[in-house]
Amino acid sequence: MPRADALRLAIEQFYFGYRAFTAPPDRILAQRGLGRVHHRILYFVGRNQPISVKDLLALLDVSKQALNAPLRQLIEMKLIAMGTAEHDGRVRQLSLTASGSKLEAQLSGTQMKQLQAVFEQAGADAEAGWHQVMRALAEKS
Amino acid sequence: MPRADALRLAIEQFYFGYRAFTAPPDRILAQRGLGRVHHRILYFVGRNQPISVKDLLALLDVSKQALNAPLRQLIEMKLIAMGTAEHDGRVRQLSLTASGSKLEAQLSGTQMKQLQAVFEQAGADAEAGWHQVMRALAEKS
DNA sequence: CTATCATGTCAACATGGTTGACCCAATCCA
DNA sequence: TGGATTGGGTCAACCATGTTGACATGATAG
Repeated sequence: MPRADALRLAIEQFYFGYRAFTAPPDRILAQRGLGRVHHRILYFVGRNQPISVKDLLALLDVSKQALNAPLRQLIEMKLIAMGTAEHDGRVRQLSLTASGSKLEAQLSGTQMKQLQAVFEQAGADAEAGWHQVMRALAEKS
Repeated sequence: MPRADALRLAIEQFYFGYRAFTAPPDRILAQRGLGRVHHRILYFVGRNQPISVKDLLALLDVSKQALNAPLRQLIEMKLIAMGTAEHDGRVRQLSLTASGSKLEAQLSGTQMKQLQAVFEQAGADAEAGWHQVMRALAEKS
């Protein structure tokens, strides 16, 4: 197979792979009337607990106006708690509540299961290669 | 590293990797007032030339109303040509025009370059592994 | 005391998607 | 032949997600 064809195939696999990867959590979220944004917020808050609004914005790479509505929604649903930092009364500390953790675990859980299944099927070498490629890709941005 | 942490890391890498992957074509498209939809249309028409509207819809997995506007736009811009099938007067045959091919090549080209760079850096084994994982993932959908 | 910072909020807008309803023309089939 | 199905197109209402610009407020830094 010519090099160009292999690369074209890679584009396609990337597209379909990502689509398959994001579908299951989307379905769970839809049942609660939430969207992919909410998932990203829950995820990043969970992994960077506690995190300031500013830092969260930088991670998500969206405007504060875009973050505001869904974040407020998550706070009202008691999935995320918002406190104030001790060292600086301006910055907010976002963290997951118990039920927020639970939902986040459920969402990420389906993706982890999915990845576990394909990694197992593909083998440890393939898994290591996948990681290498993804890391290199993310770093170039 | 515990298994769960490795899988969580994979989720994150997938997200950032995909984001980095889609950013360059998005920038090119934005200059022409086009979006990611247009790219997907150009790509799938290019790879399945000639393709019927119905088949394109199935590939993109969107409603026909969602496809209509951007497709019409691409036809008006003479990037895509629409003919009628000989064997069945109902079905349309979509294909890329010369300038459509050129744009598509430019868009996919940036992605291919990007992939080529990371594959080269990561090595042939990593590349093969990446493909294996992505294929397995896409098949499960 | 003033400037800067972190955050919040309002408004206007663009894009990309949905469902539902309805239309036409071509083809299939009984 | 005539009715049902199929491929395609279009209108309308709606929703989610994002943008930029402008402005407000309270806390901190110099």
